[in-house]
Amino acid sequence: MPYNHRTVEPKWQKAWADAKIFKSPTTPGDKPKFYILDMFPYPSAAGLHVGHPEGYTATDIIARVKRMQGFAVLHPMGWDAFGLPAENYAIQTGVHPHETTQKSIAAFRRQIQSLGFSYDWDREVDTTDPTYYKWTQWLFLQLYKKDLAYEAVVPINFCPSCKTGLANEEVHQGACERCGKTVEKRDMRQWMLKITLYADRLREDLEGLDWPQSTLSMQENWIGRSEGAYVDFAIDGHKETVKVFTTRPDTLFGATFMVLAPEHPLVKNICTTDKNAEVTAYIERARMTPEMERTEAGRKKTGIFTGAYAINPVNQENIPIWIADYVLAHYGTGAIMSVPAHDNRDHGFAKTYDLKIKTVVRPAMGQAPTDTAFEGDGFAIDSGAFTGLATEEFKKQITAWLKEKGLGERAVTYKLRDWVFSRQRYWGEPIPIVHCKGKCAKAVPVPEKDLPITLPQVERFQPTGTGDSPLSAITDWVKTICPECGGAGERETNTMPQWAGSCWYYLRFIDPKNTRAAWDKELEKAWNPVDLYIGGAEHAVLHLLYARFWHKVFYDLGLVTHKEPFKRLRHQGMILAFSHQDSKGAYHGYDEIEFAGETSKLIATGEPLNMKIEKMSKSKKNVVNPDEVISSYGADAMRLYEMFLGDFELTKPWDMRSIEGVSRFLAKVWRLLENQVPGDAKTNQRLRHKTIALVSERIENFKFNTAITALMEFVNALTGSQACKEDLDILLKLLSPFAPHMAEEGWALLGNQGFVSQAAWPTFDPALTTAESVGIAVQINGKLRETLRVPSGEAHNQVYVEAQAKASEKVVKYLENAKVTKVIFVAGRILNYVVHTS
RNA sequence: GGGCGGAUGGCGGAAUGGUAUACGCGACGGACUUAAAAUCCGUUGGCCGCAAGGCCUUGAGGGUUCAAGUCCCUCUCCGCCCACCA
Repeated sequence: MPYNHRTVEPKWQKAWADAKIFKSPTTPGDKPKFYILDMFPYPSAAGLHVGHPEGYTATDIIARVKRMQGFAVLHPMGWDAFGLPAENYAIQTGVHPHETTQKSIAAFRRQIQSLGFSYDWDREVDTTDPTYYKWTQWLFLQLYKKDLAYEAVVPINFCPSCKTGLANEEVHQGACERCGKTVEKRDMRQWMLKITLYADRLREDLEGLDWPQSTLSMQENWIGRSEGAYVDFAIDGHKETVKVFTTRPDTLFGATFMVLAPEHPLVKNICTTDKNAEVTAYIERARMTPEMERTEAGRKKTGIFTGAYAINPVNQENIPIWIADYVLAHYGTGAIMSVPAHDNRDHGFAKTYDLKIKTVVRPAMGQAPTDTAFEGDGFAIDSGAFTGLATEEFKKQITAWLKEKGLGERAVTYKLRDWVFSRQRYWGEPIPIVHCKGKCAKAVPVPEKDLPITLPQVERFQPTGTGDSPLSAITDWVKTICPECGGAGERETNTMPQWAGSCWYYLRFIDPKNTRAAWDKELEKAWNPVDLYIGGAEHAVLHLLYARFWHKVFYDLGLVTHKEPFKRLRHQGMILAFSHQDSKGAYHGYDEIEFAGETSKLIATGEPLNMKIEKMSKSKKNVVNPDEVISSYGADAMRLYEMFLGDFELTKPWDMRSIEGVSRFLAKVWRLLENQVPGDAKTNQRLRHKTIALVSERIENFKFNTAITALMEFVNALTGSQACKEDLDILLKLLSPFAPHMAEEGWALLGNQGFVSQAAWPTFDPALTTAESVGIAVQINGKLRETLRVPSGEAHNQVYVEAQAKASEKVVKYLENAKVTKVIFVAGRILNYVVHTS
């Protein structure tokens, strides 16, 4: 009977759902627990992308194996559903984001379920559901009460044409994504979270996490701790001093000018009258220049002299004070001492404006370059009493000296800045704050009993035109009473960023229905932390940093028992697409060139095959919809194919030409099951044990592609021999995490009871994982000359192997007339004669 | 500019410093078939050779080693992330 995935797959999906075999227990009980989590998706209207099933298949494979190995597995799925696309769609069409979102969720859920993943759907969460965001708001209030949330006026992206605030994602190369007009910075009141208070802990606790090295270093760079010193410079003729931050206090003697950020508060005071007009114009220009452009590397540096001079505290030299937009107001102190001889940015600036360059460090070895700055460590020259000191020692001594003289002190700065936590948007969690207009006249948190503050129903989602949130136009909703004094109050109209919901969803999954608390403390203790977290590398910094920050706050509040939320993290490699660009520049997606026949047609027309591998995007017509693949090949083939593409953690192209391979493999498995002839349990015993070992180990190490390879080799061998029942049972167990539907169908076909998904994962005997005989390579001077077949038992016996080698004509040929100077024997692998021919 | 990763047959890709090219795709030849599909068997990195066999080959060039796709140095190209961070 031919295997029909169209009927078999839905049948087993229903059977699993009816029997609730993937439902996680409330607590792990006496089983070891395993919490395996996918980064939950934003349910976009476009539906699933092939990148989604890649990660989900991987976690599903591991979840299924762990379950079969006797773990209590928590494997949930949910929706990170607040976000810009639904809101923008609402602005264009008037369809409420809630409607769009629910539709997208339904579509995503259907697609995900059609792949047969073993999620516990009873734990599904949706960040836009008031029963969920009630607790997002509650958690915000905990941060607020801990004094970690505050209001501040900060610049936001503002489009003067659309008259609306823009998210960073909506600004492309300094221009508004929608109208193309240049985006300005505009100061607005924002809610901020004090993530900087946790900078050190966020950095230090990276140690001990089983995360990819690249992610750890990205987080570390993002936090950007640098050690150095603050130094105060007096200003000639003024009472004020300018504080600068430097990581190289040892180059103070080489500071020949100073640069302030255009936004620096002292600029207006110190600027001499003759320079006033010029300076004001420069500042204005800098304000109008979008940050994107301003911070573009390699851009020609611009600046202007203020007319004022600072006094270098180490040698009392007067150095000119300049203003330049390459100095950023928000990093360090917004002012730098410039050492053009030892900093390349300063060097470029000094060259442009013909400023003095003074060398104060010589390299320990070799010559310093003359056309650029020498930024390395070395020994001090021309530095007064400090001359001759090595850079590190100099730093210590000068810092102590500065402290002693009251001119400065050791300092640590971070690139990490406080987190701007408010958005001028409708489709987000309302920030649960009332601005009292009565007696209290301050921001007052909404009492917990009044949560959630739900989003009001509105007809229009248009921005207000002032940059305020659309919520501010809904007077009925805004006007309220102050929870503290009962006087007039106005609700906060800003909403939270999309990150808010994803900062704690992994905690909600352990207790998703709780109406009295965000989660139960006992359950938290039982299930946390997440044992394995899988998702795209695009979240390497922001989401993972924000979630860690909230988690640490929860830890301080006694809400969680572990310092870190995600014990082990892996990123899936991005799936790229083949595109072909023809001579006219038009793109042809994979659907036009997917199969070899089509490719040949293109070759036949003489059209050059300009194949490119690049990110999938609608405009390049190379986006692949999983539905089509599932309908023609089935969910099992789709899952297998996703895993067979290449290394899970590396970038790889989606090449539909080879899905035929995994599809044929499944057909072969089915034929094998149907045509079983009773065989001897001994025949394939060693291969059976070896395959169990290989598949188990490769899954554990995320080498899904080669785990499938091992299964293919097993099937090829079984097809060519007489497979016994045990061979087939084990094959189905090993196959079941990858192709669960066929595995269940086959399990039933062989007359087994229950679900293969609930069978015990097979174990192996290490002694039986090697073949009866092994090949030993015999090399002469590293070159392969002969391969010996020796029994496994003798493969470690050098005397035996050498005797065999010397019995081989091929080897003898190379050994006669040669003097063996060295024999290298690697047990079970290599015998290498190093010879000297006279 | 910085960080991280990658480059292996016609294609996707395998290879704890130890037999490079496993597995799959494609191609070629054959079997089965009236025929096709499906399936099965065989061949398939390059060069020389009737053959036995030999030589070469993991982006380029050097090095370490008995032995290098793998380690080290220099360079080229590609991808991702960050980017004037003092």
